[in-house]
Amino acid sequence: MFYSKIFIPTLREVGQEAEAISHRLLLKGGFIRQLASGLYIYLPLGWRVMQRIIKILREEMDAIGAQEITCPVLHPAELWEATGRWYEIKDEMFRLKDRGGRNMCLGMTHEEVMAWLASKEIRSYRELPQIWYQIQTKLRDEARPKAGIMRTREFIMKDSYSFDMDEEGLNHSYEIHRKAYHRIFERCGLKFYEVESDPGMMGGGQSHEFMAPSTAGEDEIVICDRCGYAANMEVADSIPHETIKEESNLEEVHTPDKRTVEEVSRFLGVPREGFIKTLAIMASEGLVIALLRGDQQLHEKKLQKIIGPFRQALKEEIIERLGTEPGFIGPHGHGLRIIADPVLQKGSYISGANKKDYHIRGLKAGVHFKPEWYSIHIAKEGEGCPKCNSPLRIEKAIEIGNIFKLGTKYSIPLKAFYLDSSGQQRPIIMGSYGIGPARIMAAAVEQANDADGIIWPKSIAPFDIEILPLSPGNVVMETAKKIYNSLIERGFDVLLDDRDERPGVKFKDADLIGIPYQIIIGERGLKEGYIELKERRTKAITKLSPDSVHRYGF
RNA sequence: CGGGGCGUAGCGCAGCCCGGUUAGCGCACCUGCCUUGGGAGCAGGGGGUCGGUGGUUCAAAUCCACUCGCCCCGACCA
Repeated sequence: MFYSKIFIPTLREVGQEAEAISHRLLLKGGFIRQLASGLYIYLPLGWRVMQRIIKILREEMDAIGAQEITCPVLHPAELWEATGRWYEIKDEMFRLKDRGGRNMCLGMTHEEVMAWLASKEIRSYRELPQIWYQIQTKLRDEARPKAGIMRTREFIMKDSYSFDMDEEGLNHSYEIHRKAYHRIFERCGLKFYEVESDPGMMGGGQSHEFMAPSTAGEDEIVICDRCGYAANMEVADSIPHETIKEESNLEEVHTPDKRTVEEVSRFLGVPREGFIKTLAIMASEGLVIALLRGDQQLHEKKLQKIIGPFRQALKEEIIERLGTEPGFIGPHGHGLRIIADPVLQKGSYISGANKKDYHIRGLKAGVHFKPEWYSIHIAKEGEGCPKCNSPLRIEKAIEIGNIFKLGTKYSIPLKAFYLDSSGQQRPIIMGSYGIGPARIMAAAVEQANDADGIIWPKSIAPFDIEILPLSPGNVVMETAKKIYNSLIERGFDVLLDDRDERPGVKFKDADLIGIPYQIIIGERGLKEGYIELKERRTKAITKLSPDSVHRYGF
C-alpha cells in the first residue's frame, strides 16, 4: 500500500477531552474518530488492526470446532421477556418498537437468540455438543462511555455459545475456550491474567475474566505471584495481616464523643486492628449487623450476595432497635443477625458498648456474640493470598474477555431441550464466551507505547513494515519500490511512504502509527551502499545492503 | 442518575471575571519562492451567525435563565 493512497489523517495535537493514552494515540495516529459519545468510526488503519485481531479470533475459534454464524442485532422482545432480562435490565438496553407496535431491542449480547436457535434446531443428544459463534455488533446504552474505544455504546464482539448434554460436556467446552483464549491473547501480544470473576447478571455458575493489566483499566485484579491465584476485586478474598491479640476481660471504657474507629483508636491508643467495626445494615429482612476488623473496608457486593440488597441503617432505626446511637453500637447483647468477617474468629476486640459514650473491650467471637462467618472485606495490597498466604498484588486491568458457565439459565426458559439416549427430555447445558477486539486494540496500545507513539505487536499491526524514502529523488524512490515489491512477494503487508513530505514528517508519522519495522532509505546511505532497518520498539538501527533486505527475518 | 469541567475557523487554544474598534494566536489549507535525515523558512491569501434559544443593556463571545452536546470523578457496567 502506498501512503498516498490510504487515508491516514494523523494529528499534530489532540484535545483535552482525550485522557487515556490509547485514546490519544489512536486519535492522533488517525486510527479512529469519534462520532458521538461512545460511538467511534474506525479509519483504514484502525480497521486494519481490527481485521487482524478478528482473523486471529476466527482461526482460534475454528480450531476448537466452533462454527461461525451471524445473528440479527435487532431482537424481538419476547425472547428477553422469556428469560426475564427484559425486566431485569434497565436503561442499558436500547429498546424500540417496530411499525406494528411490537417491542424490540438491540442486542447487547446473544444468549437469548442463541438459546432460541438451539431450541428450534436441536432435538437429540446425537446433535450435541455444538459451539456457535459470531463476530458482530453489540449495542449497550452505557451510563458512561469511557476512554475512547475502551467502553463504547456500540462495539464488535466475538461471542460464542456452547451447547452440551451435561455438566461434563460444559466443562469440556469451557476448558477448550479457556485454552483458546490464552492462545488468542498470547498471539495478540498482550500481557494478561485469567482471573476468577463474578458472573453478575449473566447468571449461572463459574466464570473467569481475561484481564490486560493497564493503569487505564476500569477493573482491579488481585494477584498472587507465588501460587497463581488471581481474582477480580469483586470476588477476591485475602488473609488480613495477623494482629496483636489483646487479651483482656470484658470491660466498659468511657469514650465520650468518640464515635469512629479512628477517633476511639487515637483516644485509647490502640491500633485500628484491635477494633471491631460494627455496621448497622438495613436489609429487606430488617436490621442486620456486619462486623469487620477496624482496619478493613466493607465489600458491599459480597455482603449483598449474602443478605440481598441493603442500605446503611438510619440513625433513628439504630436507636430504636439498639437503644443507642451509631458510634457506640457493638455486636453483643442483642438478637440481631450478625455477618462477620472471618478475621475476627481469633482474638479479642474493642467495639461499641451499645451505650452512649462507652466502648467495651475484650469482646470475643463465639463467646460474646455468635456470627455467621463470611468474607466481606475488601482485599488490600500486601495482604495474604487466600490459597498460599504470600503477599497479594493489586493491579488495574482492562477486561478483554470473559467465559461463563451458564447451565440452564437460558435453555429452560427458552425451551432448549434435547432427548437423551434413554429418550428422556433434558435441558441443554450452555456456556457463553466473549471477547472484545476493540478492547484488545486499546489494551495493546496501553501496554506498548512511548513518547513518539504506538508500538504495535507484530501480530496485530496495521502493516508489517513501513518503507520511508527520504527524498523524492529517482534512485531513492526506485530502490524503495524495488524493496517494496520484494517484500510484498514474501507476503508482508508493506506501507510505502511515497508522499512528497520532508523526512521529519515521515519519521514522526511512522513512529506515531507504530508499524514494527521501518526501512529508511536516504541518498546519503545509498551512496555508501546501505539502507537502514529500524525496529520501532527498540529504535535499534541495522544497516543492510538494499539487495539483502528482503532476506531479513522480520 | 449525583458531582465537576468544557463548547470561539478544519484541528489545538487565548479572549469571558471587569460588556464597548474590524474576535485573536499556533497548526492545517490555497498561491509563489526556497528547502529535503526528525513535524523547515519567507511572502501573500481564504476561512467565524463565538453550541442553541430566550432575556438584561444604547451595546453581549463576555452578564442572567433555559437547553443541547462532549469530557472527567462517582454510582452502574449482562
